Amino acid sequence: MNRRSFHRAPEGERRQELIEATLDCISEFGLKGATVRQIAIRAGVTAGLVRHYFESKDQMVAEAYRAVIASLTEKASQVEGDPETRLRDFIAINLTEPVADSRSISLWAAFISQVRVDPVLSEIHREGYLAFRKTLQDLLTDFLAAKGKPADAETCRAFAIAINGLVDGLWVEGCLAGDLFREGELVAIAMSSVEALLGTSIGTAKQ
Amino acid sequence: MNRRSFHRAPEGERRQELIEATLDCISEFGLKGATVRQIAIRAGVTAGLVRHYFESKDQMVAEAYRAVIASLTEKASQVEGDPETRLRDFIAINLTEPVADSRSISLWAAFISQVRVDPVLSEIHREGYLAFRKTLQDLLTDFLAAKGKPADAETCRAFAIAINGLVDGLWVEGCLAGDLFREGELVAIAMSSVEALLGTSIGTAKQ
DNA sequence: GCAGCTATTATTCAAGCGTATAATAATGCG
DNA sequence: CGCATTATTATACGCTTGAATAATAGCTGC
Repeated sequence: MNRRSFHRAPEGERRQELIEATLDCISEFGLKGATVRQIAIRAGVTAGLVRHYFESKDQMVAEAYRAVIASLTEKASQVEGDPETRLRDFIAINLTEPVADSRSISLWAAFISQVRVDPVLSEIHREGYLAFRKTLQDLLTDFLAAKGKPADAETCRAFAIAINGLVDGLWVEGCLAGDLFREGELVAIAMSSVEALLGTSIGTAKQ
Repeated sequence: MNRRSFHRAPEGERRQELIEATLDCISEFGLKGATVRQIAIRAGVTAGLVRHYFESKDQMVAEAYRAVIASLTEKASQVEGDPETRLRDFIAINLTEPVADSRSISLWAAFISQVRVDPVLSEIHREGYLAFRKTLQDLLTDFLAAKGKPADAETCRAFAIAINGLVDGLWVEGCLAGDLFREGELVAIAMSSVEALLGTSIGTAKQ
């Protein structure tokens, strides 16, 4: 009765693999299909190892949620260039892969459905949401100022709420039924909608 | 060892109670917390009864999802009056209770997270989404025509996608963090955003 | 190249899951 | 009223779950 051979993963790596495997399982099988055993199989280890890296399965799932939020907000906050370019890129990034795909929304929805149940996840969500909206609001403040438009806090807040809603809503539509839209259609609709909302060109006419 | 007394529910009623109890449990405990036993307790019956009304738990859950979709779309499609009023009501209804509350989004998210996993739920979702967007697109067609604006199919399609995104996105924001907004703020933002998008007043100036 | 440390495997456990079955209480009908 | 029907309860079954434990394989420092 020989024991399986294995190798010891370097510092922190196994932990990351387990989190990634957790997300894979949640997106493929749903939260209730993401069992400790299934996750372990996906990560190529045995189930017992989970408890060596995490206090409980719930804690691992919470950390996995942090990773999702991070990946959804991270890319959008790395935009560079002048305010107009940054605004355009912000919109485009959020409505094209890899941010906009069915895996992302499966994960997002799975966690959102638990926000009411689990206060820990609720807190993680709120932080992520506020950070995302702040990024957008700062971006809009810069943009409006550059265009010589009123950019007071209250105005920018309202625009940020509206555009955040618009982008999120289109993101959901695209993730869930991308095949119902033509290539680039959602991004184009988002761009012209934002122009209408702000009453300003954002430089998409040339395309 | 006496058996519990009970009463026989009238035609179809118990079935409805079980579906309602299923939704209660999903919104409160999440999909994996909505066990047959928990649902039965909520409905005030014993677990075995579930299989008397449904072929399986999965089938009961699928029917519960149909009920959610119906309640989300039903109210919004019952708007009446002239096109302008109907558009305004459509927006307001979707962004105020009972459509916009934390229970609704918990349910919506729980099912959305399963769309990738379960083809049955996927089909139910797609039907619901298309019906909802069609309602909105028809409404916009009427509205634009009444305003003497171009109302060709392609234009209305794009507007319907954008406004659907906007309303859905604001709905999500409001459901998840209603306390971050002032009373009526989301509706007000939605109204002025739609006016900006369509380039037309929708009669909210008087407020 | 071996001794000690610990990351990993293997096994076990009680609890909870969805479902199946049999007994029984409530109802409707003659 | 008494009997047939069936909605409902009660109990049991096999399986999966997250977690606890003990054994061990792979590294690291000496």
